[in-house]
Amino acid sequence: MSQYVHVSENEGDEPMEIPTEEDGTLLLTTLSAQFPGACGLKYRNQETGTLRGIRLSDGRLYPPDVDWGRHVYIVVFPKGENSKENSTRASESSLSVKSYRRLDRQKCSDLIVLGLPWKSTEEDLRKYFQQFGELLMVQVKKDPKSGQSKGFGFVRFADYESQLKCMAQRHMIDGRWCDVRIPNSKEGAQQMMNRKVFVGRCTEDMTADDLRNYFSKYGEVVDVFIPKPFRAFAFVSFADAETAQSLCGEDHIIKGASVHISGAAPKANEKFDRRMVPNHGHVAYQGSWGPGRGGNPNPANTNMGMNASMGSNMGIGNLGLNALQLNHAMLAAAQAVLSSQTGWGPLGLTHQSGNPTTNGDPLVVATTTQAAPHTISTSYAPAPMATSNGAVGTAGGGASNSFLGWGSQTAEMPPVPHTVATSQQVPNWGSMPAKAGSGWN
DNA sequence: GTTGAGCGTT
Repeated sequence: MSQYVHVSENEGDEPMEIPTEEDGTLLLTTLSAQFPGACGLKYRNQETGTLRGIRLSDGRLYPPDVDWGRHVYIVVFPKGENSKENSTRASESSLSVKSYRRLDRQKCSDLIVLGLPWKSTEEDLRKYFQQFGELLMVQVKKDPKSGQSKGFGFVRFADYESQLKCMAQRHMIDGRWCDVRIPNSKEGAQQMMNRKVFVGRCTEDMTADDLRNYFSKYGEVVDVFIPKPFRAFAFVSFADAETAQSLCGEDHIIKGASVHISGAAPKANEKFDRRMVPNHGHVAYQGSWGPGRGGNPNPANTNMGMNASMGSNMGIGNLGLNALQLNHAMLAAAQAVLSSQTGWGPLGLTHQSGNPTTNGDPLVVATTTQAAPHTISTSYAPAPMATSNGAVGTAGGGASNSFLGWGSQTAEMPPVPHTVATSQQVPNWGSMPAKAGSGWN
């Protein structure tokens, strides 16, 4: 029952015949054996003239009809990874050059390989993973006594492109499906490499297109989100974190208005919260450099363990510390962690050196001298961004009642045991809701 | 000598 499917890397290229399985499906691994890095298939639908994607489930590609027919299928690569076209595109467009270079400069991190067969050796892994690119390291974790594999290992590629390709798919290794992920130990760094920025002091006449056009000169913009109704801020997501980080702390003039750019805070996320602010999983954003006027209702970067660990001693809250400096420090720290050069250093968790209180949490220092810009009856921070990671421009954010929509609060509120009177002092920006989510938008 | 979600003796 197995048949051959005609596949080419680009439309119009000479097709190659790829064998299907007995059940008529095509294994992604079979495909990627011939087209390394492939993550899917598409073909041009002759009736409509449009491209049609092929269903992929559990590493199997399914025929579009009863069988694969006589279409010539085109290999799909992870976004921006079509190797042949990259060179031409890169020379044609300065934008591509920019993002391609940046992609190149991104550092690799170790990747954990989960689900390895007990019998797989490091040589097996190397043989398999070298299809994605040059390998700098391969490890299979073993019990030191027995030498028996623990069923997982680590790999590290030389090039970030290889890493992206590798992570874009599952892997059949010695008869088992394996997953390749960024290790948990690197998660913090990943999160700090946020690609989204918060744009404050927006005016109502700024459209998503305006923002996209404006920010495109700094790097590829992949998303713009403007909450509706108007709330005087927006989120802009770049293709790479470095661009986003480089803009943080800056003021820019857009349509005659001065906007302020800062790092976008993550959606409240237990994993992140516990990791970064050991406070029983409750978030206690204290708005240390909470916005004066026109500031940031989304307390980005204020809780990277900094206020908890250093706030009171260093007076961060009142120094008006330039966000740019902070972000450079964070960027450095994030990259250091990603490349295994160091641990968290001074940004680290604070259990050793913090100010333990009766329940062992570090004291979260509230900056109470900030004037509350507006007095709104609702106490807790609304998290303007907890609504949607929505589509460009006009995703209907979950805005709602209250002034500028910041008064609403849907998630359950954490007790925030050691936060000093913030609900009164900083009524709207003092904390974030504990809303389950996938982390950064 | 077994096992099948996870997270790295250096």
